[in-house]
Amino acid sequence: MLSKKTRYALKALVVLGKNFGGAPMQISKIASEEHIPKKFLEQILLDMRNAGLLYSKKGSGGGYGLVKDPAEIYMVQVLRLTGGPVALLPCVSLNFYQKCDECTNEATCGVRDVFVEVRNATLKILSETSIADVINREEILIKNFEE
Amino acid sequence: MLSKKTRYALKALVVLGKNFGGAPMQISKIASEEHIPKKFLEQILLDMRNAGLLYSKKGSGGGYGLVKDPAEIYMVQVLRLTGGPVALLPCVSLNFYQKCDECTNEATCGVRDVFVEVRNATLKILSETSIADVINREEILIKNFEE
DNA sequence: ATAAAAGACTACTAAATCTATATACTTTAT
DNA sequence: ATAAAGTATATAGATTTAGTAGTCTTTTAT
Repeated sequence: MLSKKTRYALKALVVLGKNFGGAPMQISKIASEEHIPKKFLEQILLDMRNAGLLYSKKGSGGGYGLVKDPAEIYMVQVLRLTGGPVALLPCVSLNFYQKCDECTNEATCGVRDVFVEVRNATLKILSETSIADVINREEILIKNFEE
Repeated sequence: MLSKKTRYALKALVVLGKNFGGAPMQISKIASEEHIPKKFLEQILLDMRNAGLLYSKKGSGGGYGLVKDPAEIYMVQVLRLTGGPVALLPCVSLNFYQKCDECTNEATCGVRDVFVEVRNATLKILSETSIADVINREEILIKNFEE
């Protein structure tokens, strides 16, 4: 499961994506719109700012905005940035690799082999889907929902 | 990430799969072979027995064995049985569904939509791969490894 | 110049979950 | 009868996650 941190980050980026090009958006606005605890969101946005994904502006009229076009921000980036595991086993993770202590020979582990496949399938989707894609999907969903 | 419980369960089932048709295998043997804490493994095997996946025999010469052919036990079953989440979001899980409290309209959530896709891809692999397949994979891996 | 707005940064706490261990009991083979 | 092996429940310890609190800094408006 993804952590709340990762979930909140994705939600916030979608909101900021919709706002791309406009004036910076305040944390409290994002927080109330998306039902995210404000103080928690502060930390998350800060992380993403420090990673270069967002810019921030202090003072009156300040807030957060996307640095890049939402079409260039991929979901996998957000997962990794917020520490979300893409792989289901540590020994299969590309960015957070860790040996399984119980395993004697990783190279011949059949369970691992299956989860490499799972990781590849997941990674394919998450590295092909951008925040802009998510926004597009939402528009389609809303259309279908209203019918 | 999968829990250790799930990982241990899968490992144990692979060992029991290799032993299918033979005499019951003792917990302590499985535990030492796979480097799993014995007492922890006891609980896990019990769970799987209560779920009808394993049989057990008490007393001298007792132990555990698979009830069904390893070709008929699918990885997804093991994940679900040991509480492992297949989905990356609670609102996307088929067997452990839970509403995301922050979400206002699930039906039009783009993030969710993407993770439905991820779940489907994962599920496809895990519900097509049996313990017997894992054992086969291991044989292939060993062959390639020895070359 | 000053006050208010808004983010930056650090620390901490509470809750949940996971992993593992301990203890006592039951069944079965010899 | 005894030893081997699983059954069952409780609990402890560790780790992670989620969330809160408080203070500091920067910027804008007046």
